[in-house]
Amino acid sequence: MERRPSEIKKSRDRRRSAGCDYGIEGKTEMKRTQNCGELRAAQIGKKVTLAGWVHARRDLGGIVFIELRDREGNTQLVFDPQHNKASWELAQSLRSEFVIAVEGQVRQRPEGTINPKLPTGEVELLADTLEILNPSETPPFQIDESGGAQAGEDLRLQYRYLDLRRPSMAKNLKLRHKVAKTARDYFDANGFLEVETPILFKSTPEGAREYLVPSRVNPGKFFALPQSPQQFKQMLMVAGVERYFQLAKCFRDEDLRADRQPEFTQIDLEMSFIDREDMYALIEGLLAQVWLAARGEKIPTPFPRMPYIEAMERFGVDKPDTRFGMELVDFTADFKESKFKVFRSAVDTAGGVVKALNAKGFACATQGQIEQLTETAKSFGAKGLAFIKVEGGEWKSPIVKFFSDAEKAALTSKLKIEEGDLILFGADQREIVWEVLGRIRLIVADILKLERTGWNFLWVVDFPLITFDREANRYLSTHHPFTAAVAEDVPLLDTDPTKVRGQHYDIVLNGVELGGGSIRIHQPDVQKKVFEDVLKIPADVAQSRFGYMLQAFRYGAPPHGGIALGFDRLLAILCGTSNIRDVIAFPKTAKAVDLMTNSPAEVEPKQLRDLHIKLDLES
RNA sequence: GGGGGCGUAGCUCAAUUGGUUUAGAGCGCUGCCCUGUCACGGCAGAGGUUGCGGGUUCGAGCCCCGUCGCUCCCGCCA
Repeated sequence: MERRPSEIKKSRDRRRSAGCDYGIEGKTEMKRTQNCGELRAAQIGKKVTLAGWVHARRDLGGIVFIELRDREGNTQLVFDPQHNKASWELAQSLRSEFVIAVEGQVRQRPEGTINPKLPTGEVELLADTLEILNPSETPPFQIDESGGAQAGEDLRLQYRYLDLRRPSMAKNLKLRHKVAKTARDYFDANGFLEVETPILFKSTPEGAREYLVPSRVNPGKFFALPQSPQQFKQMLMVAGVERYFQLAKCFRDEDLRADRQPEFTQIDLEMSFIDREDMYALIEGLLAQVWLAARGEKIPTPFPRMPYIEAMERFGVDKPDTRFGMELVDFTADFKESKFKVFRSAVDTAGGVVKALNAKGFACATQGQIEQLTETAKSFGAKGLAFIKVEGGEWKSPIVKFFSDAEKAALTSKLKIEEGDLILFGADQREIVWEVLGRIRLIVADILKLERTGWNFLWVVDFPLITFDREANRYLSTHHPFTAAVAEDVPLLDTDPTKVRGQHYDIVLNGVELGGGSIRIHQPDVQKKVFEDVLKIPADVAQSRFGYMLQAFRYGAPPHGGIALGFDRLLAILCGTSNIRDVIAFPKTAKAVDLMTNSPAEVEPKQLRDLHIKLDLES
């Protein structure tokens, strides 16, 4: 709410009469000697100068306390009329977020007034001189964890420069810097060169939708912002760089999520003359360094590895959260002869499976919760969600009457069924069952508030090189078309391509995909074969899109491989937030809008004319 | 593109089944008082187009339709 003019005048007069000089810009004799987080008992008696923002004002009438905040912490200032009348009078006019500089003497706080909640709480600064460097309007939300953290996110984004003053946000920025620095030092120590790759790149319609940039000097032609520096980093290997890394900005014009922004940062790297084992060791070393620097924790290496198919069979996802059990158990063989038609027909269909998981202690699920789980199951393609509640020594379920004793025995032993358990079933094509039970597992874990602590790093390996895409009715690369096949599977490329495993690896932490990469194809004939014979990209299209790569590979491309880690996601995990926006200084909203600068925005007609662009906003 | 949630004072929220006050509270803000506070305290006060537009009704913050914004999810996206 805006203030009425008379009030504004009044408050200005108040500030003026209190001695705030608006006439001199940035001219001050006072230079800070310390930050607001470092004063301790050892400095008692010392004359220091602090500068910062007024965090809190406690005016007791005779004596005025100001809590001064800067990046490093808070220090209490004392303005005492008996010590210095002029600065005490000026201190009356201080308000939240005024920027001030103060000179004074560090002194021990009197008996009983030590504040153990403040690192600097043993001492205070008795102010001699006060200079108001800049007044502040009343901020739209309070710059602390009780105000800012609870303010609506749109408000925080609009006033991002205030939100970032909050200690918890400042902490995230600092941690981001620290992790970036740690990564750079680590790569430097391991012989990597940081090389910048172009932001103005070529459109590569495979994969994510791209941001396009029109070229003024080439009418009708466009750059695209890179989804990742993939092709450049491979070219750097051909260029003999051998070890490249970059904190690379990437862009994707897709719909946003809590963990997805239109522009984001990857720790991107590529190495020549290596195999998968080298990559695992390198990244394990990196993450160990990062965890040590960011959290002071030692994480055990090497990380466990799990084949893709095992991840899917046991957890229903290719990025399993292994911090808790509730694994999927297969009963396809046990229900081969079942009288229960739903299970029987699933088993009888090619590719059909019956799987179940035991939601331990969830027999108390309400009708509503069961219905909600069923709805979830249906939304992922299941026809329904069969369940058994184990309550009062009884199996309560509409389907249990169809089960034979042998089937019941199999369930009991494999699922370790006990009183109070809830058994949930999936019976369908195995991909559907994986997805449904994989999602249900996570939802139930949330409902039951299962304890999920620790850092479960995991390499997921042996992904299929290509997957059949039902929508497009053709084979697509699981990772990307530059991924090399596992050597022993190469002969299958012609006969049974879906059986071919790629030399692709994902690094997963606590159910979050941190990153992924692969050993690449470096032989031009193999790459051409993948484009044209396996992925069925027409030769002319492959040529125009990737021709330069195929050509480059003909000039002695070294064997190479790489990986990219989601830097923002990594930071979110380290900062303990599920919201990627909390670790990005200036993020965009779910509609890809920057609320602080109000972009994107319209441009001048002349700009469009220069770019040979006509708008058609009707369609 | 689809589905869910939210939108009331500067901020966070309340407001019984659609029906008595002038739409309330806490924080913040303004003024006065207060010399050891640190969530300072006390007294007084200002502050509202209930996101916006339409409709139903004797009567709408509440119901309906549309629209805008924020958010979560699906699709999409490594």
